[in-house]
Amino acid sequence: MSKKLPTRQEDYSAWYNELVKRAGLAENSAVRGCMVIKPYGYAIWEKMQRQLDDMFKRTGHENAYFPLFVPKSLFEAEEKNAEGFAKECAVVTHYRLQNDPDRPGKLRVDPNAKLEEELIVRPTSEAIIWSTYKNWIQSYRDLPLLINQWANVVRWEMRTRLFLRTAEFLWQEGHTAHATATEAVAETRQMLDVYAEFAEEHIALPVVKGVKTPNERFAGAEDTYCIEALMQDGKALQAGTSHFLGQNFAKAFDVQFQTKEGGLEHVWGTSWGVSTRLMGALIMAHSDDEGLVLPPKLAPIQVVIVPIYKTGELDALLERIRPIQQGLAQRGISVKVDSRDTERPGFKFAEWEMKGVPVRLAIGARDLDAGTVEAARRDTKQKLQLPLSDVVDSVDKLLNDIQLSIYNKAKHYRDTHTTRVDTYDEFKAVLDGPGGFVVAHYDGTSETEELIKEQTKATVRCLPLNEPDEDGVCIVTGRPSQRRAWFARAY
RNA sequence: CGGGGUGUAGCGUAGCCCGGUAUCGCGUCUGCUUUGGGAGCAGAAGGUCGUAGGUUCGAAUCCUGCCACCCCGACCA
Repeated sequence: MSKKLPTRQEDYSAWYNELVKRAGLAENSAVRGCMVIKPYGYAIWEKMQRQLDDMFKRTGHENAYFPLFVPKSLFEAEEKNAEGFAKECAVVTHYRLQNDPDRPGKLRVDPNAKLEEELIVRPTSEAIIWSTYKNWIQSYRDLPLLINQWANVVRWEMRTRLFLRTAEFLWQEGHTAHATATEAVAETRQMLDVYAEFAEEHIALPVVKGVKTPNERFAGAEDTYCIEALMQDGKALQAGTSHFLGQNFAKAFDVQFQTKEGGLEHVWGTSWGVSTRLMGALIMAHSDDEGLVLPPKLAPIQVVIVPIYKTGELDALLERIRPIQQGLAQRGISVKVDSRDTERPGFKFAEWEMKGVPVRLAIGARDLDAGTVEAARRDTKQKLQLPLSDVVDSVDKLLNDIQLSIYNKAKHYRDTHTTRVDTYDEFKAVLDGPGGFVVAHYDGTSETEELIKEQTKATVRCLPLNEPDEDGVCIVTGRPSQRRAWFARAY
């Protein structure tokens, strides 16, 4: 195996795949389309989870857990939802294996152990959850019901890519029920804001908040809101969605409540989710040809200390390093001292760069005697001498700088790859040139959207919430348009 | 599911056309020397050649079935 990664320039896709494996984030498993998330990758996911979970709790949500399996009769209750997911469901039909009489030592499915009703492995949990909510909700006093669950789901995708699209993935799904449409819409928008804040503050990933067109809407939703991000190859990635479900699921599962006034009404629903796909976004947005670049807020290890020493001097040096290590830890900075005696410094430098640790301190007796340490920041590769006297403050500040700096870099890339166009020719030229978001008028019909997708592979990513109304004409049909949409080729 | 391709050590591979002792690199292990940007030398371990059958004195190599994976398409919130 070559020491260097393929570059983004020569093969973006190979760069991504190699990076995910070499940084120890995930690998393909023995199961088609399913990945093994390795400890270092899972540590990043755990940091995402912890932060998001805090944000959910702060907005009044509680966690619960619902079954992996959904009886087919429940699954099919909300027709649009069922239809939307039907083609990618794993289905359990039997419950027992037996020895195969024809092939000694092998097992086969016991033909007598067929389930009376097939079980669908959840591709999303609306069905099982709403069938439960029917029992939980009787009165306006039971509302709003604000539940989240951390779970795995299965969608039998034809083509998979580590983190970006896998047959099984981890996510959270919030499912809420409300007395009024207004409240439910407010919840939908609130959670979109939570996602956007998380993406920008923690992943350092600038996102556009918007609403999906009917073509791209979640199956069973009245409206789908989303955050869209731009990757370094000019393709967009949907990073999170929040759905206003109207009364669709309440009606399908007969979830009604008595109002204060004594009436009987269906509740209003929302659902919202982000998945391990955020890992893909994180990787593709910031990393470079040397490996992963992690925002300090999500880095499992924020500072790695590499001791520089000669044979026999390691223990003595580690003693001198300890106060620095403890000082950083007391500041709440996660620090690792790479005291492996089996690898040389150059190897360690390269390895921690591959793993995206934001700050590296190389410390030898020479530095300590001079009252300095050498710091290297991962994002810019810049090296600087920090005075030993205030190393904790300096590193703390450095981590904040890095968090901000990689956000600004991603924002600059996004802004310089967002192009307003007024003709279809310009539209195509941008897509085939720099790529990125293309902001254009179109007539708002599904037909035009389909046509554009067929001809250019670009889809409407969203109608941004903050995009002002503006009269114009559709770049394809010339019909009037009141608003620009954001298009892009997407993952 | 359609078209194309590939299965050889932990990983990446040569050998296959034209049958005859299993090739090389990385990694791993041991020892010594090294250690401020991916160390050097010496030695060692590691293989049902995807799987089942066939042809043959003899199969990684030829033939057939099966399985798995990859790429392109279809599919994709």
